[in-house]
Amino acid sequence: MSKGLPKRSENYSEWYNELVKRADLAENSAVRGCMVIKPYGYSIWEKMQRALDDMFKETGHTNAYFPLFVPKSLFEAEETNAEGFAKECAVVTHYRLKADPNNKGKLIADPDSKLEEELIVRPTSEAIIWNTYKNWIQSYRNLPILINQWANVVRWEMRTRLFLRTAEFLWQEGHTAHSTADEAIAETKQMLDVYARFAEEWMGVPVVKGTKTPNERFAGAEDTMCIEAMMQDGKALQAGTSHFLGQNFAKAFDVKFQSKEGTLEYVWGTSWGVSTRLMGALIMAHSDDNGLVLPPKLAPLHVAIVPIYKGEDQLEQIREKLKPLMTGLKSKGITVKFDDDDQTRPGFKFAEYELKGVPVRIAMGMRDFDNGTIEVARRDTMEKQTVELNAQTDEFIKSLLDDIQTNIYQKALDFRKQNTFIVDTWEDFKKQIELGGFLMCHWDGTSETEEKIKEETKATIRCIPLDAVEEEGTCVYSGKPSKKRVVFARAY
RNA sequence: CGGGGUGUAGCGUAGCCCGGUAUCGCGUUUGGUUUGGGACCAAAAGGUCGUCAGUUCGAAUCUGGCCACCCCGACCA
Repeated sequence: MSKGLPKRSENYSEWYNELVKRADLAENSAVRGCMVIKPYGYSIWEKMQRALDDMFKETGHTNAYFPLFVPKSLFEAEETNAEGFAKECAVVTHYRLKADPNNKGKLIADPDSKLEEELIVRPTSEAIIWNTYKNWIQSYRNLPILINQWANVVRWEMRTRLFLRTAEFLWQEGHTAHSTADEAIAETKQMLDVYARFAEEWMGVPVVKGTKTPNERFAGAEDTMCIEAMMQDGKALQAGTSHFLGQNFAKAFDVKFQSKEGTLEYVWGTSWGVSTRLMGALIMAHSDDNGLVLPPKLAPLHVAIVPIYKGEDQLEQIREKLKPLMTGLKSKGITVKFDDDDQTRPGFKFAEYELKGVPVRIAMGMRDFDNGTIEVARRDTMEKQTVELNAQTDEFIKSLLDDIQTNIYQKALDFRKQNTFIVDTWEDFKKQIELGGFLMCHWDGTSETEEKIKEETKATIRCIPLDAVEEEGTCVYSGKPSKKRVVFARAY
């Protein structure tokens, strides 16, 4: 492990890439555009999964699993959806290989094994799932269906970046079916709230809840809601989406139910998802030049203890002295590691735990040992303090962890506030967008204006915020009347 | 797919213009001394210089083809 990360302020994207690699989160693989998620990175993802999964269960959902492959004819069924994803689909055309007669030791796809119908590697699962739901739904008594799936999907992206955009990624996708539009809309909103709560309470990342414009809407949805987060370079990151599908998929797959009144009606649907992209959001929202900063609620390791000693005797003395504290912490559900690795020195360990974002570090050498104290360092502020070691120390650490969780959220929220601007003129818009941040502007509601702004500034409408206040205004670009401000930003 | 660039040890690199079998750092191995902020000393292992062909007594170096990857655009959770 070499010293020092690139500076965040000098080259944000290089800083990000290096951080992901050095903190042992993920690395590029031999497969173009696909990453290897390393054990440390995966353990963070597992914590995210668990928290989200619990929230899904609390809101009445259950998990199921559907196939990786979608027959092309099913994929085509919902036209808007199919067209939206067509240009980034991996397609399976053969089912076996054979020795290449012209090239010894090489294999080719056996021409005799050509599939009669090609299989699409799922970029999203609406098609295969709605085709299945058709068989599950006959009556209003079968509704609602509230299912979530944890899976991998493939979208053949041109340019990829670890966690933010990879050709294959891990995610969850919820797919629900309802008897009324109102119920489906309520579900869409409920899951958006779940995502927002997860982002803010667990990841410590404040988000703007809103609705996408038709341009940015999910292909096949009637309405797409999203949560948008601000990264430390002022760019926006879409962190999660929740779609109201209307009856689009029900019509495409002929999914009807008999109502209480005896009428035959199409089912209303929703789908919602978050992906390993959340890892990217987590990294970019909090980390600094020393490495990762993890919110305690998602940190695989909460407290690293570094003993500073000469010889086995001192190590054992320190270990014994800290045993009650470690027991106390563990009983409070706090994960602790006593790092007695003799191969690396304390300074190296300090740097390493900082790089990996461990929220709290405790050090004890003979000086502390004699004084009955420990040195406690918090990762978020890098502050160190000497604390008396007694029966209350575990409580102190617990509240410190809570404090760190609150603090990093507050810090991110303050950052977002400082980088959110009310912009009313096109001149200001062009200036401000170069500096980054969220621009709150009036927009005339047309796709044309949205596209022109994108062409000229690379900024897109991230969302129409749910809490936008009604006010009279004029579009920042066209000058036409507008009633609400929307969020413009450059995005990942 | 358009524009630019790069392939040399596990990683990062020098050498290339001006041809003579490869430099340095990190990491690794062994031994010793160390341990309150990324230790030091000593020794060692590790490279068909992306690939194929050509020029030459001789190619990492010159020429051509191919392949891969990276960056910038269009696309995107």
